Amino acid sequence: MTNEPAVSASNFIREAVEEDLRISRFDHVQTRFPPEPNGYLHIGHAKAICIDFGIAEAFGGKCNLRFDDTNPVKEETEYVDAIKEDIRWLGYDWGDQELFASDYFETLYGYAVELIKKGKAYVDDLSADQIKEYRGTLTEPGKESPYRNRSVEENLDIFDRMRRGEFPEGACVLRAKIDMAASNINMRDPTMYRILHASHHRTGSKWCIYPMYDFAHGQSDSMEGVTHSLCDLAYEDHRPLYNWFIEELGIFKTRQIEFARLNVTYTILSKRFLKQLVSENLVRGWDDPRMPTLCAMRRRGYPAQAIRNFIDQVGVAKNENLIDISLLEFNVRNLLNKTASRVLAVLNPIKVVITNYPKGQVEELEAVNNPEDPSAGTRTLQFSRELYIERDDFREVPPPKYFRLSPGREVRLRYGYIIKCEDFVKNQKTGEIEEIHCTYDPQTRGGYALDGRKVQGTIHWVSAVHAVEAEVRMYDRLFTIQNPNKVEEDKSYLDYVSPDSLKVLTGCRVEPSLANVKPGQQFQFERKGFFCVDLDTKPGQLIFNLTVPLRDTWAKIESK
RNA sequence: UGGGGCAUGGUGCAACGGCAGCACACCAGACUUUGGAUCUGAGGAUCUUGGUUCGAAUCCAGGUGCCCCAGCCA
Repeated sequence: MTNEPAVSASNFIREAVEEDLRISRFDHVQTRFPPEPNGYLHIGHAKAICIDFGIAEAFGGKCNLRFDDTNPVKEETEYVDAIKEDIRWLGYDWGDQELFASDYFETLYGYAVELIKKGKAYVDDLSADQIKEYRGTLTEPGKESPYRNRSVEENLDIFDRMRRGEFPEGACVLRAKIDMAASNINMRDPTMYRILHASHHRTGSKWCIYPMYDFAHGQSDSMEGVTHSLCDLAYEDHRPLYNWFIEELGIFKTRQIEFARLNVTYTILSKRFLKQLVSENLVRGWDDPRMPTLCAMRRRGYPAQAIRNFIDQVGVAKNENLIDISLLEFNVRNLLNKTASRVLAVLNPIKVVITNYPKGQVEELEAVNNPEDPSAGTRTLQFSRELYIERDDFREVPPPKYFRLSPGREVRLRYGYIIKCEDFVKNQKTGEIEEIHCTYDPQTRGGYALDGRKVQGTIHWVSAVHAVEAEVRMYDRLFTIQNPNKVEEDKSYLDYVSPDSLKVLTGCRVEPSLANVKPGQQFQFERKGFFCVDLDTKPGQLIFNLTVPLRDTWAKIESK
């Protein structure tokens, strides 16, 4: 792999794996990433992916991609394809090990029969409600189902008929016979199979009984020779059951290790909630750049490597965590700073007329493409009498420490000239500044003050006649509070969706070198931020996404 | 009130009986033709109470707090 490793630092999982190898519990390392194809991957999955593939890679092992597709009513091929694309984009490769739990349905069925024969599983005719009732509570033991002691023959017969479709959904389930008084509720005769007369995205109508997660996951791991099954802390309570099935079946013993899932400030990483944002049109889709999904981050211009670096820095532990989104943004900036070409783009234009500049004259000026990377070369900028600058870069009454343009003051136009504001036109009704009149100093071509005079401010600009129009989509955090997962009792995370998360700017003016860019291309709009060309861009209709803004020291000063 | 898990600066992660360190964030300064980047510096943490020890974030005991578990979801 050519990418830098994610999860490079030592952590408790690496230590555990090292120990397993040292004591010869295993002589190699095999992991797996097991998504359920019922939604799109998000930044939380990225952590799991980096850990699963990263651990394998670190120990010279392999990582399988296995779709955990045991619930046909929720799963779709569309998601399978999207998930594969996202993992590949992150930079990981599962070789030919693209596997599906549904490929194991026949084997799993055989395992179930085996357990029935051992007297370790039975068909229960209790209704879902009754099973729930019989399960007991967190503090009281459950009680045994009246069907718990059916004969092996009867169980075998009914289970076979379940498979053949003789019963409607909910009529019965196959349960493991463990211990209804177990302190761990997962051990109170968990359901192994349920009846679902649903078409499966891969097996079609071949099956009408489907294994539950607990009866599918561990055995799938085992069949694949997975040595280390790394998963969410949520499955800690399931480990005894995971081990129980493997033990009773006498199959290859894998080791499950759990780690804390990722949480990020100002965002939500629950599939259910993300689905809701999409279905209620609070965002424009799964790949809306405000979403924490990988496809959204890709569309927004977050480099995959930046995400991997972020995951690496987040670390791996068992503590519940809430990572500051600024760490992700730092990584995005850090990477883009080295790679993105600089361009001049005016997001909120106001016209500047250089009154002493000859009408009709056009000069060509040289601009550096990337000060961080001399090999990126230079390009040419057109300068003329009428320009656009950023509305923010002019103040009729400049506040203290404001270095930009204001009446009587000088400012440098990047790569251009030093200009002085002589006058401005104000709409008397609205109070809006409509035009600024300046003079330029012809001795300062390129922006150099040969007389040594100090000009504090440098602003960006475009030539009015040469500039190209564009739409720019400015994104901000989707939620107004740090942790939308924890809200006041009578509130929902939906109450905290930010009304300002998307601002569409039209009539922006960008330098002409951007006229023919392609979706996905990334740039730094100087002094503004990193932007990328959106998928919606068509010939003659430029659309940019704000990837991440530049740090804005002035905004900080001004807000004080 | 059952079971499982976790407690280190604002947020994360390290330190594995021997000077509590790193990153992000925050603050101050230098530099600057991006108020970007870069550079320098500062502040700020071991949940609590006991015990073991020459020495405890680390080991032991008791408290406290937080998270997860009662799907025919994964």
